[in-house]
Amino acid sequence: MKEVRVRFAPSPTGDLHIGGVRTALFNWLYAKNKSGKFVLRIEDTDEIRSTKASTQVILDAMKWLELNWDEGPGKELPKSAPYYQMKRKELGIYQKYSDELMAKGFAYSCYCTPEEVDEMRKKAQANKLPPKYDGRCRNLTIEQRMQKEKEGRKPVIRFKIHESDITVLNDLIRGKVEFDNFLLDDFIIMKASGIPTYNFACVIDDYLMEITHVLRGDDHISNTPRQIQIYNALSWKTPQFAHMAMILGNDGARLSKRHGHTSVLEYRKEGYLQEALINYLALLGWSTKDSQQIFSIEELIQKFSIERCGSSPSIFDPEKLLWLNGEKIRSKTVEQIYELFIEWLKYTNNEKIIEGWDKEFLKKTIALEHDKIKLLKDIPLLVDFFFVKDIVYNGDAVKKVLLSEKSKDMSRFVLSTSVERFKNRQDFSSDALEKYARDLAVEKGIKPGQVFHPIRVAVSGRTQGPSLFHMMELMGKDEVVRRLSVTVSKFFNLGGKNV
RNA sequence: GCUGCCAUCGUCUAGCGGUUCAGGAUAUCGCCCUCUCAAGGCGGAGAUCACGGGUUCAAAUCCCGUUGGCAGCGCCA
Repeated sequence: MKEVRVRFAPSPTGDLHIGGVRTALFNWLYAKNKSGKFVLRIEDTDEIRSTKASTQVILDAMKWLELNWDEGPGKELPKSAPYYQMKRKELGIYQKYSDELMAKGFAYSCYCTPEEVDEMRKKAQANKLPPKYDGRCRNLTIEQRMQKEKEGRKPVIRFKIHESDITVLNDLIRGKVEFDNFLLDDFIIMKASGIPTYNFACVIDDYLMEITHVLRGDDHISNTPRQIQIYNALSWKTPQFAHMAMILGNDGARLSKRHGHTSVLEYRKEGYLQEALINYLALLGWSTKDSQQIFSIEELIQKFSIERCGSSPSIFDPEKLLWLNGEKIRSKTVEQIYELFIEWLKYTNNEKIIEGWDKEFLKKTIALEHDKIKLLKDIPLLVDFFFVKDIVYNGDAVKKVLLSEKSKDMSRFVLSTSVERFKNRQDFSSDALEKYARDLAVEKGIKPGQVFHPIRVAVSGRTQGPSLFHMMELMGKDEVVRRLSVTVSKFFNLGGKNV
């Protein structure tokens, strides 16, 4: 059996967005599943919008996502390199096939200006006909051509479309789709600049790179009949096509800025894990029989198949992605999370956040907050109070737990008593501390919570946080006593006044 | 306007003629656990399977039409 070869062919005209990643992912999964090859090809034939920066972003994003390509930029194989279309253009690759089509009578020079073509389309549309180029340059005589050239017109090359019959596409996802050739017009394959257009370059390269399966978004489905006609004209066998349904925003419109992040790298900045994004995207447009939700990358590779790709569009749901990210983080060891966190700090230039923080201590605090972490960027927010000298007291927490009429006397008592009793304590283990707190409650005839809560606020400045006694054990006796004393003097001992 | 694609809980989806008064996930609500917040466990609500016709003993599942959404119709990709 022939080796499966698939490709991801982005154009470097902007950031790599969610839809693009999904296309790349499905191709990659398919290649891996079939032990085939995944090719990355940069379609930079848009001379105005293509940028180097954008190419770099795509490469970086692919690397971050670990969607590694077998062939592509940095992994050139003599047979199909180079992988940038503009470089291929330099080599005359497209020109060669354009000439061949011309020689065979499948293409011709067209001297019409964009304005003239626009005019034709408008006219056609006004008559409720499909907006097409009318083919007026199809049969120009040599003299007519010379005349046009003399006028200074630079020709484009148009492909002579088969106007009768239908073109049949046997799509792996959608089944048989038929297109009426009458609706197609003689489209441009080579621009006046000598640069090939998408529909042409794409076919030439897919053929030359021996792509066996073209898996792409269904926004390309109407391009397919044109491409099929080129394959036929060149007597080439077409690859298998599979058009996946698109990913839309929550209002059903095409995914754009107003639906949240548009670039994948934004998700990286937020602290999403590569595997969470991959897992989530795999769920959009593909499913298993048992509707499994959580997959490891390995599992995805093993279970992926084109047959189980759906044909209806899906809406991107940031909430589910967030859940999945938390799920992935929970499944990691503290050591792994720590590594990921450090990586994230570097990537976002936030290393100063943990300046002076003890690494091992940081890991222990992460362990305490492990199942609360949804994004890597949450980590500092969750554990920073362990590291600062002067903790920030949350206003509501102070008001409610320390200073409310109902609780202030008891809080003052609990805190000042604890300062004294802790000073001479030997055993500062969480179990012992919990016993201490419960005993104190019994001693005073109050509820355990009336002891726990003020201590929590005094030691962390907040009402929410890790398990209290584990947190105190980790801080250690000296620091707990210090924080307790600071709190007492700050809120209860200022000239006898409650601030 | 023309053409194509699509149509099951808010969202992602299972379902490929009967075993489904439609299953899972997320979100939401409630209960339990509990020192707080999470996590976890349990449970609830949530889908006249877009609508209308057929086919069939039997349809979410097959066919046709309607409506709606999306996409394409560039010297963009």
